[in-house]
Amino acid sequence: MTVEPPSLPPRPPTIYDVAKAAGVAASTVSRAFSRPGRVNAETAERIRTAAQALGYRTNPLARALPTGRTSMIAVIISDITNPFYFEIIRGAQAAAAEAGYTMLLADAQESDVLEREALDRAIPIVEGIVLASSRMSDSAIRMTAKQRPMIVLNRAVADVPSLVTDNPHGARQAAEHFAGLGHNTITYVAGPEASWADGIRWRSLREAAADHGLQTRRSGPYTPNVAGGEQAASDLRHKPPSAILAYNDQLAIGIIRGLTAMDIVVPDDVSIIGFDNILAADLITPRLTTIAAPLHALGGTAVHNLLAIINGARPRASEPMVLPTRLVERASTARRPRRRPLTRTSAAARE
Amino acid sequence: MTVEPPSLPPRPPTIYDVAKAAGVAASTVSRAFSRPGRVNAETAERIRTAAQALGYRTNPLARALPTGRTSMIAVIISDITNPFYFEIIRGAQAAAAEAGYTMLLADAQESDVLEREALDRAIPIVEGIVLASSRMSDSAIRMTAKQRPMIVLNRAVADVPSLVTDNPHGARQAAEHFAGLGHNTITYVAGPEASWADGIRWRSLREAAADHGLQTRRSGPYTPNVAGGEQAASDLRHKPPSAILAYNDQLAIGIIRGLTAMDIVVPDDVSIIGFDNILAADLITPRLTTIAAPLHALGGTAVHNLLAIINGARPRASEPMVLPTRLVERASTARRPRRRPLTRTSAAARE
DNA sequence: GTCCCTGCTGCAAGCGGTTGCCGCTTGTTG
DNA sequence: CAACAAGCGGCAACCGCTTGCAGCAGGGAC
Repeated sequence: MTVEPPSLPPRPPTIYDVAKAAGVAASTVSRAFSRPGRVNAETAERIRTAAQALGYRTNPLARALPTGRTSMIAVIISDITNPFYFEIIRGAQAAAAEAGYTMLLADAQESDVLEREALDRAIPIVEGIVLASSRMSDSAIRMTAKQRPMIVLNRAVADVPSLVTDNPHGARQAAEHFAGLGHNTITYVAGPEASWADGIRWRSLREAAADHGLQTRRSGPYTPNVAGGEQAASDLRHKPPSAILAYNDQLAIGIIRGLTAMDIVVPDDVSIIGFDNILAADLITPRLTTIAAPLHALGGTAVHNLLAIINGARPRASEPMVLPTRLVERASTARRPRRRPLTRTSAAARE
Repeated sequence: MTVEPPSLPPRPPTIYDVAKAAGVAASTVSRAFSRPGRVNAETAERIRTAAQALGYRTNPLARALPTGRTSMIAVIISDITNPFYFEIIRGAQAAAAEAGYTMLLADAQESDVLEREALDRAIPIVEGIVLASSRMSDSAIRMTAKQRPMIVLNRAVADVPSLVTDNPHGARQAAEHFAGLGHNTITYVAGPEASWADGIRWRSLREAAADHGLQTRRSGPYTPNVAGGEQAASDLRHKPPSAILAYNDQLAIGIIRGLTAMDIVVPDDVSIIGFDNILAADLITPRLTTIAAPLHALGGTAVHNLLAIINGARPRASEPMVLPTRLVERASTARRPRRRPLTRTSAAARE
């Protein structure tokens, strides 16, 4: 009779432990869990009971090795501090969790190098990828899309399934809103030149404005955050336009803050519309009128479609999927002032 | 001579492919990568070259199976839409990436059930866990902490390594700031009762206030978001206090909005301080004075320490680690008005 | 009663790495 | 020159689960 060594680290039970307890072979245990109906009902029941008693949980790593099914997807984001993504992330997370998938989040910090690294780390362990606002080239994206099912967010890449918001329609809504308020010139404050969304927003605005007989100007590019907006406000100070459409809400918020600091009143002197409807748009004073993107749905739809592709659906890679926009009217837009909007000096003189 | 079937899915190369190419055994290839020095320098070089040529990348799944080292950690967050976490996430992500670890983010959506599920899904595949503002019981946390290295954030749990901000000091800073502005009563607007941070903030405020001869009141609990703050403002409308310390910035922002809507002026009539210094604190009008938590460092430190524990460091589970707070003075606090702050009706009468 | 088919279970070979142990080469030592 | 140690590479057994294939028993058909 030998003394059992104390089983130091109680390793989690495996299918073999369950098999022994239930008096069957390991393969039967495996099938009992992954192939319902393939195993006799009462045998299955016996196995299930034994597993329960032992606290068995199937090891996803071990399962993944032979099958490749890791039940994980990656969501890669160009800049996780951008509030634009918060709801997207949540929508994605919810959709993934519902399907029993685990989400791997990676932040590229606006660097294509870091993006590549994150991608390389993720690819071997995930079944699919959501690439949000990638900073990589189209061809690099197409390349990696060959290795794993992928959905590109906020960008249209030929031959890769893409999901975007209806930027043209959004820009048109903004133009119409401004037109309805009597403005006759719209200044577009641009975001990063590398941004696909920036390009399409500007082009669409021009077309829509022309249709309504409005002029357009363009200012920028600016880094799309609050500081960038303050910079833009400063640049525009000598000749503040009456109507501004900003590349995104952060920029718009920065512009409002910059103008306010110069005693230029929004919306009395200058009307501003942003893009995206991030949370802070509703917190700033005055509350920001904006073109809302269905952020939660964007994340959810991306993951949903990705999972569909993983499960064998034929992706529609030719045309990007488009989600609708909505004009959220708040307090940063008003009728065009009769006189030209005030410059800093005339505003100061008014006091 | 047989016709090779077209190798349909070009499976990624394995150590066996590399071994064949380099003319060595697979085990040598394995060692060449994971055990530097164990293999002859030029052999290693040859292997490295062959691997390079084939585009070999070691499969983390396969590596993880025998070793258990997955190079992944999980970060589980009670509510990912809470802006409080944004910088924490980023700090955590950065620290993880730097150490070559992949971060798995999960949102518990304020539900202990979902938190458990996320945990159960994560545990088998990660080497460690950061649990932020858990909604589970202390004993449940201790239980899971036995299964994997773990760090608890924003909460002190006995016997589990914890990381918190210096709430007592923060509350004291707020009390002193109010005292210096001539206020003699501080109203604390409370967050969720289940919140560990809420309890300690309130207790610390009371002590600090007593030390400066100030009175304290307490209002709440409220759900800690903007809507909750607006509710609080509404509840306080009949007798607005002169100084308010809110459980967190979101609540403070809601209070400011609520009061402003009632024509009560912040900071002229009421001074407000928040907690956390989230991004929006700097966006609202007036800009919010707040007790800043080092959010980025919080996330970074948590991951850093977690990795240390994973690598064999003895965790200090007895006392929670504490990160300092800082008073960020902005525009939501001012000297106490001579008369009692205006109620809604008197404010209306003033016009 | 024999044969075949069907339904269920077990065997064993992987999936792609890791690692304890053994054996072969060298170089060193007495 | 024999004995020995150190350095290096290979063999083979895992890690926990999946799955093609084979074996076996029971039921129905002939």
